[in-house]
Order: sequence, then C-alpha cells, then structure tokens
Amino acid sequence: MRAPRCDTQSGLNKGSWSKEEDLKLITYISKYGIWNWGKMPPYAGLSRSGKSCRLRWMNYLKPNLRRGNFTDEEEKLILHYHSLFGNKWSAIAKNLSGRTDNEVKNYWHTHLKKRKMIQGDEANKKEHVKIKTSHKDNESSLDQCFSSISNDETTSSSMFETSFTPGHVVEHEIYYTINSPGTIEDMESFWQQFSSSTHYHELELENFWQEAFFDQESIGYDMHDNKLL
DNA sequence: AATCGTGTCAACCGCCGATCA
DNA sequence: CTGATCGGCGGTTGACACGAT
Repeated sequence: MRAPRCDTQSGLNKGSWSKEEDLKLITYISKYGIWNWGKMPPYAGLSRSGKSCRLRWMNYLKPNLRRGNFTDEEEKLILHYHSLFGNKWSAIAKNLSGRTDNEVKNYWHTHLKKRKMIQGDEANKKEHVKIKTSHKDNESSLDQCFSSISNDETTSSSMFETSFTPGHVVEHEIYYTINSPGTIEDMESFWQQFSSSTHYHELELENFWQEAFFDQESIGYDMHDNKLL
C-alpha cells in the first residue's frame, strides 16, 4: 500500500486512496455518471488525476467486481487464456467474470508465473499456493460506507438500486453514462446529502466541498447559465 | 524484541490507438 | 491530413505485511 502523498508540482494527491476519496468518487459517479475522467475529479471534490480516478474505479470501486481469492476454476481459465493470448491481461480478464486486468496480472506474476516455471522444471511436482486476503479490512470498512449511502433514499440512484455490494457480482448492468456534471445547486444538495448520509462529518472535511466547489474559476462555472462547465 | 528478507498488490508511468475538431 | 485529447493497456514500482532468524 502506498502512503498518500501530494505531488508538489501538480498539487494532486498520489498514492493510496483514502476512504473519503473512495466515497466521493463512488457518490459522484452514482449521481452524475462518468462523463470525462480528465475533467470530473474537481467536480467530485477530488485532488486526483483523471487517470488515477479511472484506475481506482475500474480496479476497485466498480460495482460488479468480484474480490477475494481466485478459485481453482478461475486459475485454470487464466492459465488457459494466457496460453492463448499471452500477456493480454484485459483479454484474459474479459473471460473472468468480475476480475480486472490488474488483478489477473498481479495474480499471474505472484502465483501462476512461478508455478508454471516450477511445473516446467518438475512436471509432476505439486505446488501449494497460499493466497492472501489482504482486502478484508478495506472491504469491511467500505461495506459500511456503501450501506450507509444505499440506505439513504435521497442519495440512492440506479446504481444503488442494483444490489451495489462490494465483494459480490451484481447481475444487472450498471449505467454510468450520464452526460452532465450538474448545477451548483445540484452539487450543494448532493454534498449535503452525502455529508448527512455518511460519516463524512466525522472526517473533519466539512470545508472541503466548499473549497472545491466555490473556486468557480478553477472548476469552470458558467454564471450566465448557472451551470458547471 | 529487533532486524532482515521476501511476497503481495494497489497504484503509477509511459505508450498507443481511437476519436474529434 | 494533422494535432490534441482521452481512454485503455501492460510493465513496473514501492509501501506494507509477515515470516524467518
């Protein structure tokens, strides 16, 4: 886990994502969808690059991700598709429901690559693979966050109506292609709801959204139409 | 208890292709 | 056609956890 740090040149945060950052991204996307990774971080109140947000969403926060240990069946599939595709991790991941290319790649490098080499040397040797469950703590804390949001009707959206539960595969397709970042009023209401529906107030971030959303020049605010650009 | 070595995996980086003006 | 922008991909890094000594 990388320690959170701030890049002095760009002023953007780097490293590990905090719980509150996760919440902001989840809540923003649930309300406004994904319209432009490069432009949306300030609207979501995040001091992160668009790439960082996209990566975090795709690899960790997206609702239909399966987390935890790889099953024997998944392991066989990875080996099978790797023999077909090589290091095309995204192609392999597409054949594994709820798994990301990053996860498949990591699993390959930490477990299967080594095993394959050993098997190559000693064809009949059986290798015991220990699989760590280091996501446990994060999952439980995020579970709390998700439940606190999804239990609040004012913030529920199509996303949360579809069993938005980390650690489980959701059957429904989630729509996140809404095209507008909303108005200032929307955002005020949104963050007030966000604040009251989570443990946000305990995080000493009360002033955060004000700093983030009332710097109108930096975020692009059309005074004439009263809309965020 | 302290130190060291190794494994794990979230996140970063740089590149590339698609799209659009 | 060209250049800018954006999303996506694969390789790599490095902080942290944990076992060994």
